[in-house]
Amino acid sequence: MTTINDIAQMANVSRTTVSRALNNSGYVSEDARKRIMKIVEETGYIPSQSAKSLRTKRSGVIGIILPRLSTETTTRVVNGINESLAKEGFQILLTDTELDKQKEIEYIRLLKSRHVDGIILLATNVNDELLKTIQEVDIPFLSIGQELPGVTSLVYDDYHAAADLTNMLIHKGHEKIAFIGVTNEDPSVGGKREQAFRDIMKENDLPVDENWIGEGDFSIDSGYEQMKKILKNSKDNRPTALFAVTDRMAIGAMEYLKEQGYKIPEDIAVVGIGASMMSKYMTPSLTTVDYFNDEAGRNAASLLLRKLKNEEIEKKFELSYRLILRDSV
Amino acid sequence: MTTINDIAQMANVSRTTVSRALNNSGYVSEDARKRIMKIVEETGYIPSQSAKSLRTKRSGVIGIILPRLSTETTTRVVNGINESLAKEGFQILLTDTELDKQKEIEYIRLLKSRHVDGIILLATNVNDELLKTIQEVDIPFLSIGQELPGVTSLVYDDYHAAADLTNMLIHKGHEKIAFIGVTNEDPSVGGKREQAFRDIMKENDLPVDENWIGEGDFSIDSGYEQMKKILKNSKDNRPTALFAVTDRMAIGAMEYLKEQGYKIPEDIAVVGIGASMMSKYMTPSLTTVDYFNDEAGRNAASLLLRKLKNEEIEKKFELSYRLILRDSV
DNA sequence: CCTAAATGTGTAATCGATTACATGCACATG
DNA sequence: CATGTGCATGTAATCGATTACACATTTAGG
Repeated sequence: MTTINDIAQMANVSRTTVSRALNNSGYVSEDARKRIMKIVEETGYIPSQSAKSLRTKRSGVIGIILPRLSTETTTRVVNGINESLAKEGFQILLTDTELDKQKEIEYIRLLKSRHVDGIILLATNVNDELLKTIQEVDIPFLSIGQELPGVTSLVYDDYHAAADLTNMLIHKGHEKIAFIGVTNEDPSVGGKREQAFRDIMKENDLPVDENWIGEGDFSIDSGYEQMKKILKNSKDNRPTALFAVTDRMAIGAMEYLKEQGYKIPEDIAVVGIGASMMSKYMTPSLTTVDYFNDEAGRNAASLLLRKLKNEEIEKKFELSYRLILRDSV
Repeated sequence: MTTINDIAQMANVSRTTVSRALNNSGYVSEDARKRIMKIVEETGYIPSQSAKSLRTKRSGVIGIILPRLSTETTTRVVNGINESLAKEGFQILLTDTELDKQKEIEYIRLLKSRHVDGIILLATNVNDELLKTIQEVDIPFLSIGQELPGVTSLVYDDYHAAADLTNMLIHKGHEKIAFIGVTNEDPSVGGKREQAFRDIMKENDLPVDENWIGEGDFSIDSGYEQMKKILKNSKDNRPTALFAVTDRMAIGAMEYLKEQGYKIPEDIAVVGIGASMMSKYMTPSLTTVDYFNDEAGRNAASLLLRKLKNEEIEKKFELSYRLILRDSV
């Protein structure tokens, strides 16, 4: 492999000069520069990033830690992040925790060992070991989707989004509303959305029958199963609407409802959260909330870049959202 | 930052011994090993990958070059790749060309500079400069989706998949079949699928009216627009079926058809390729071809890993597929 | 014409690991 | 008892860049 030394030799200069020419730093005569560039061109020389980053402590790489690589939400966020970063010449190092808390921590450390300049975490849970690790590695850090104490966080306004959806259902006349959530180890999706739902129901003096509550695991299948369970448990007092905290679970639930011959929204109205592609094209189209994930990703990346430049930035950013009313209610 | 030297000093050994302890290479006494590990634990020491990879020429990172980060197909492939790689302790460095041929080449070189151990390219086109660059960088290389001469390639059986779909439509009695393809700079999606379609039509002595042919750009919108164009151009001789080479374009086309009040499949049958999530949940559900993208990704990764171990492997692998018959035909 | 500043280039240390080679010791073997 | 072998550790070179510092030459200003 050609190295900077080879180039230096061929161009009859020291490697210092080659380095300066390539990085536009310091003084280099026009003559030397030309000679160097020509040889770089001819040889196809590519500088070693490992050597560079060993010396400079920078890599031009941002690490991303995802709970799942295969959901639309994460894809959109990653896409947004990449858009912002690529413009500035940064690359993305991807890791997927498969929802494993231990891996989350492991990957933070691994990314540090790889000298990433910053880390973006799509967090799904909050715990002390995680926070401690983030402190320890001492790398510009950013969390999307969960508020991590002491860490710059971009959070969706889960509470109000869920509250708006619930209110909307109530205004449409629904009084018996079923709910499919997720574990509240996930404070945002599991905690806040359910809290908002319960708060709004209470505000309107509407009872929440615990038979109408299900807990899924984000998957379409779990939506299907939980809907089945809810209907079984409420034979004599069927809910007239369902609030699923993710589109995928809403879709699974609709699948079951259709199978059983229920009409949506006449027999049961359904809402989700996420504004997935599918929500738009299925029949009936699904009422949902758009979290502008691409934009969240873009914002996250540019905030992180600002952090890298040592700009002081706030700790918490609340993202906007938008209700999308469609045919399922 | 703590380095191997700090650890060595604290443990009263040379850094050689620390290195050996950490990498389980050579002899290290139980006593020394324990002392070292304890200190590593306490200090939270993380070895620098830059230094390591500068010395060893390996990074434990595989570069991936995608045409788009945001489609289901690529996501599924990446997911599969990651599954295989993560097991072996490799990470993924992601780049997105946004369908720009020049970036494809740029990123290959960039990935080399980052000392990736191998590169997986989801190619969308084949050209000499690309092939030349791949030769030049001399890194274990693998292509998915296009056959690149001289490069280990995993290819979908586009020809037969498209032929099967066309035959199926013909057996259902369709004789006037419209077609929405993409540019044939993409030899697989653009070239082979259209070729198969035309071949099968010819075999069955069925005419292909050029008014029934559209060219989209993979997007849902383009499917919508091309369908509109086709119907406008064939007022007096409307096709009874549509073959779109991707699910997304099929979905766009269905969107337009529904808007215009056509019944699917009664008035016009529609098929796509890709087995997207959406194809399953929309109404009517879309007949399509499943390319098992996850598996393709997994296979690609494990083939690449075998290459890294210097195993000799074949140049071309043809992937299997499966027709999924649904309600849209 | 003298001095200070600007320009151009090189020397050598440095980043943090790995690893070939050398050394020392304990023990078994013939 | 001489010697070969396994174990444990250390010394120092090396990977390929960047950069502080020194030095030489040119240019500008008074």
